[in-house]
Amino acid sequence: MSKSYHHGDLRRALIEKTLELVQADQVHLVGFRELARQLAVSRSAPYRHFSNVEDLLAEVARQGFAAFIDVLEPVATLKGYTPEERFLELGVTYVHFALEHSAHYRLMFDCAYFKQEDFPEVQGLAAHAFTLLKYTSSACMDKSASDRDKLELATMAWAFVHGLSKLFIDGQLAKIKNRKRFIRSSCQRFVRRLTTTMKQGVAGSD
Amino acid sequence: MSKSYHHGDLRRALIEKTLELVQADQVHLVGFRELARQLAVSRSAPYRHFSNVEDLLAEVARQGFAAFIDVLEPVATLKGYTPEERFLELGVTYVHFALEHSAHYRLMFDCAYFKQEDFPEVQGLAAHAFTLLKYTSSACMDKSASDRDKLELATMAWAFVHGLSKLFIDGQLAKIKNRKRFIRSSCQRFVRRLTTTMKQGVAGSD
DNA sequence: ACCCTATGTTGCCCCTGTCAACATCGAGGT
DNA sequence: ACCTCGATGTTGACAGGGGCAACATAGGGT
Repeated sequence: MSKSYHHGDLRRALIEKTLELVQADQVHLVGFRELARQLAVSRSAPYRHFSNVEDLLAEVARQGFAAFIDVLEPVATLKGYTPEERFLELGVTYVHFALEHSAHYRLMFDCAYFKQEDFPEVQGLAAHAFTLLKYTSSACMDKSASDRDKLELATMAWAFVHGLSKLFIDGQLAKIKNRKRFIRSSCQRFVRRLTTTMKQGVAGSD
Repeated sequence: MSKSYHHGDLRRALIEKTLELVQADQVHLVGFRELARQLAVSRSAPYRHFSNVEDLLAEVARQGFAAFIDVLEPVATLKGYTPEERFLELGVTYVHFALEHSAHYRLMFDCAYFKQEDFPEVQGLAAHAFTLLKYTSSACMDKSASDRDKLELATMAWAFVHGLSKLFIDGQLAKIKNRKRFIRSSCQRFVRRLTTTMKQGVAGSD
């Protein structure tokens, strides 16, 4: 009884420990044997819950996407904002999330950890996150805009925020001092320039 | 004599084999023992040339950056083009390189394989690649533009092409059929919109 | 009370990384 | 021509992880 033979909630515990390690940027030492040790459980107990480490990482990534969507969705549907303002806030929120959960974000998007194509549920969530972007960016366009143009703008926006996130996370933008300021400023520029339709000319200066 | 005891050019051979594996998207099975087997050499021979696998991968990444710069530099200095045209071509060339050498590009930028901060030479080459972008994008701006604005545009451009590359490489943009067309089209939009100064208004429709 | 299944444990094997001790080769000095 | 030394390659040994199979235990449903 002292130590119950069965852990009771090993699956959840595995995920939590993995998340801890991910957040501490220690993904490299996520392994069944190591996790088992840290959870005071025998080395092959984890196999009862995940067929391999990739599965475990994919599950953690899945939860990351879920949290990501939970953060983005409210912003994508903010009331009392112009479409451009919503688009801007969505972009800023996107990059902030990526930086605040940088290791998790890496896990979600870097194919080095697990093959997304083997985890349709993860793919589905990723696709859902993209639809938020597409929905929000399309609202900034003329009704006459073609689907192709809508897809192009949404994809450009995704590429931009994703690229900005990755460059920050991977340390390529160490020179930039005030990240939040830079993020807002560049997203603003992106939104203002890219959503302005041809006829209008381009607005303001700041 | 039959088999010379010494390989003769093991270092180069290791790099080449690694490159082969990288290009075949088999980075995961780059290991000294495996490489040694494939090169018909004993398992710890590689240690005479690289202190560990990370060093080897960093070297391959370094060569990747060198090749990258070799491709970008001529485009950044193309004669007979407007600054905007050069900027566009540089962006298109960037993404094309990334897609044509996708595994290599991943190796170069994903910190999962080696820690770039431990390899100053690699960092230097990465920085050089960025200066090409900054040089080319700045040429599209008013002389009155501040350094901060120049840095911002260059960084936005980098984020955009990097993000676009990563999304393609990691399979997030599988829906897009004609990649080359999409790349040129979106880079064109990016350049035209982002480099147009306020006073000019925005040009053409195409 | 019994059994069945989910869960955890242990033993075993093969893989990799890494070091230390030893072997071989080639180049330079004599 | 010969010797020596450093560079390179080899072998043995150990630690550690992934993964499977056989066994152990607990707890719930009959």
